[in-house]
Amino acid sequence: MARKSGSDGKKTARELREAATRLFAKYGYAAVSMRQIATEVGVQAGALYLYTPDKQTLLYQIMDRHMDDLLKAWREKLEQLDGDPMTKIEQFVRFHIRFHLNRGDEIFIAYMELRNLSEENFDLIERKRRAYEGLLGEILKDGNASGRFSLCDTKLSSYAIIAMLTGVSTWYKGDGRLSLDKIEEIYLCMVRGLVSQGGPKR
Amino acid sequence: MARKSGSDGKKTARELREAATRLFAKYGYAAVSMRQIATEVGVQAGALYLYTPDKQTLLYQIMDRHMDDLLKAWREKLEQLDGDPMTKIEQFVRFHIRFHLNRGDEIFIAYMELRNLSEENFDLIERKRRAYEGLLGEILKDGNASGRFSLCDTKLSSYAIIAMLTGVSTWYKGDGRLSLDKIEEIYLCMVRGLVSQGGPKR
DNA sequence: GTCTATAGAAGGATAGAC
DNA sequence: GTCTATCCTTCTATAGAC
Repeated sequence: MARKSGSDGKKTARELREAATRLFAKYGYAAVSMRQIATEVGVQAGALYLYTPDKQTLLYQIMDRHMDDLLKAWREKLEQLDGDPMTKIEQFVRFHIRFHLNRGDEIFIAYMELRNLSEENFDLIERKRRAYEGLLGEILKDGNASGRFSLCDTKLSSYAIIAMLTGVSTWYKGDGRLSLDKIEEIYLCMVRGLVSQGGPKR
Repeated sequence: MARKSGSDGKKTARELREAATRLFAKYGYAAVSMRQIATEVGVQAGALYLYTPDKQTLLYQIMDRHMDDLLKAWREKLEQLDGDPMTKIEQFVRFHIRFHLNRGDEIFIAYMELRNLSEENFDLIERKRRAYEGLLGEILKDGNASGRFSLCDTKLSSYAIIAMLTGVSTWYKGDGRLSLDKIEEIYLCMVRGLVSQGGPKR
């Protein structure tokens, strides 16, 4: 058939990205077929190839865009903050939780589908992941150097903080006993404990 | 061809489990074919069906066995400990890190492939996962009630602790700057901070 | 811009020989 | 206990009509 009446390339491109994100997050990249995605978008499978050269690129672009958004958003936030590491780490906690809860699918994909990236695509994404991790690492290092924090270990603290914050999206449903504000408050409390407990021995 | 000389059902069954574990962890359940597994085992694809009714059951059994091992090992360890919650939580940290580092593939599968379980298999595994989580939750509750801990939140503390400990397996390589003992020590330090920081306000 | 149709490869699982 | 052979399904990706 010819072009569907009212069809719109821009819209289809967006719907493709959204449908792929949704399905990859739910079933996993390898388990999702181009046909499934096409059905979700409301076109035939062949039409998808107008918008992506292949399935692998589709995955890569979702992850790449996510990392760019994440880095950009946090860098913008960071610029607005004064120099106090405690302020920065608190804002990081709030930022990371909220950003990730708003993009449950993307973050799930970013963490779960790394192994399904081609080698070159993996390297590109990994670089951006490390950049984000590094921004947290700098805050911790500054705070430790200035005596504002007392870390058990700089690098492992950053790993631990990211792991526990990211973990929120594995259980958060939005309908539980805790409001988002309350969750933030609790994680702030825990992170404060975590950055304040290394003794002078370390 | 007839039975291979020296072939052994028990051995093949074990090799099947091991090969599937390795491959599922590396490439993901959905991305691995029965033919790939067969090649790794050193048999033809058809022969695998002597040992598993289907691919789904293979995944389920790997995860189920892992959860049983985990629960059994921790319960045995727990029985040997005195009643002090701080002792228990410290031993939990050590146990969780070591157990998981020794079984990188299994734990990776247990966390990543939940969505590839059939609904009924998922429920069975989820129950065991919650049981393990609950054992940590009890320690935290006891410690908080007795005043030994000062938690920001009981449930979220258990989530956070499991998330940060499990996260070790995402970066640990065994050849880094840190020995396993040192890593344990650092995580003990961080977890102590985490369970000691809730103020009386909470 | 989307459709239908299909090539060509790969997948899960089974049947029957040995 | 394992092999070969194969059925049938599903997959990615492309070609060409409209």
